[in-house]
Amino acid sequence: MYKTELLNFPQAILHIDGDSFFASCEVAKRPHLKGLPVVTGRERGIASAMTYEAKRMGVKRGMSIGEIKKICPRVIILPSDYEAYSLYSKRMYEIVKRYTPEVEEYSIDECFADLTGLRRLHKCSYLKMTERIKEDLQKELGITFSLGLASTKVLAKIASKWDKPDGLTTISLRDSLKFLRKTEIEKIWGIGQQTSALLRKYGVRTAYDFVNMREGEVRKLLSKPYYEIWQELRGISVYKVERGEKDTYKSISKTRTFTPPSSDRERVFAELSKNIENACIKARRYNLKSKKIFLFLKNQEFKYRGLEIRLERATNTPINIVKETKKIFDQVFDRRDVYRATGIVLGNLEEDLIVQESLFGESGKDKSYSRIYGVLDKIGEKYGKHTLYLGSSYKAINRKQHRGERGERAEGMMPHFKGENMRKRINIPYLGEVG
DNA sequence: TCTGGGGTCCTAGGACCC
DNA sequence: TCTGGGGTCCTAGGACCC
Repeated sequence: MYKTELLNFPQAILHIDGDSFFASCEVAKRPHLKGLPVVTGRERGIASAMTYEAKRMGVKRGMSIGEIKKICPRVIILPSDYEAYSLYSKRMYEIVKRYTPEVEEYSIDECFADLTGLRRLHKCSYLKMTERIKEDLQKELGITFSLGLASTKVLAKIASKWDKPDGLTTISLRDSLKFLRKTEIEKIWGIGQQTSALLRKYGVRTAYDFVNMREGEVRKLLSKPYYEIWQELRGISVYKVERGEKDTYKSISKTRTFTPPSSDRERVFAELSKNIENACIKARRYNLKSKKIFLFLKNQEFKYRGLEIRLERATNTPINIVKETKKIFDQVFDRRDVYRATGIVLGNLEEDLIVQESLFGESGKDKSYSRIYGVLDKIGEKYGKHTLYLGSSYKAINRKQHRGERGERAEGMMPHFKGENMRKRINIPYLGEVG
């Protein structure tokens, strides 16, 4: 067994995890749903999150609406409302930031906070601080959270998972072994199936076994991230809490599965075109552009076929990308195949300097495109995405309307229109030519 | 057990140069 | 021309996360 001379909390790292977050947000939005089995994910026809009441009835992630209704007739199935969830998420961060500026916004329903050195300021112990944060979150958001307090991020993750929902678990170094013994190797944050399988071959089944491996063994058998996890489990903090909000990306991707699967070339191309438009909308929002674009089709057997496009100049204008895509589409598309999804990844993102008015190096065409898209984005914000779209996306966007899937969008997305008017889509002919 | 849609980081290996 | 050594950069692919 390893020995440690470290004190109880050389660092106080807190991990906070929202319980069934999406479903909890829905209940917080509409308190009369409290105590009922609520499931989100209606727009995709499968459960994405569910309240504990639904879980108790046997509802699981990925279950179809039909199945859910069978085992839980009283269930309330709602479409996902990501805008609401990210609002709750922001409020969660804000509450935690009242205690420490060192907050890492890890995901929509999770964050880390570094409380180290704040006992004097708050005149209380780390545990007390954690209890207060938990209380504030619940009181102000109407959602329960599970919190884990430990001296490293990996241990804090184990702690927050320990008692769910509505839990608070502390793992001090003194009694960490007790927790590690009961933690299976695949439950450790950062250790997945592949690595677990490998470790099990060497007789390592729990976090306790792992932590007792010799340093040399770990380094020989595994790569750097796992050596870091090994240290974290031993209470040596190597992963810092990265404060600040996410304001940029290294890549942006958009994928969509469509039903029914299709061999219609035009239709599949339209799906891809729609994904290109969506990815570009996001790229423009974050002021990014790409010159390395990867696109792919996924067939019924879940096989991917993809190609990379390299542009001379980086772009976030779908017209440019769609044009290039047209040229190479038949290299990936096979008439005999049946496709279920398309996707695009914008890689090697760089900052788009257009906003700063430094337009040198841009052709006149690019300049006018970016002006057009500046306007288009404003229209999109006001009236909803795809109020205006490329002709090449027509077959992907238009069919939705006929099948009545609209109207399930988040409330507030299209504030100024009601009824049929907002369903009308305007196709711009001169943009449409590209498609 | 894979349902689906976003992401990130690391490593090995090749190209190229001295 | 061969042998050997060393460094950098880029890319593809793997693994993992929510």
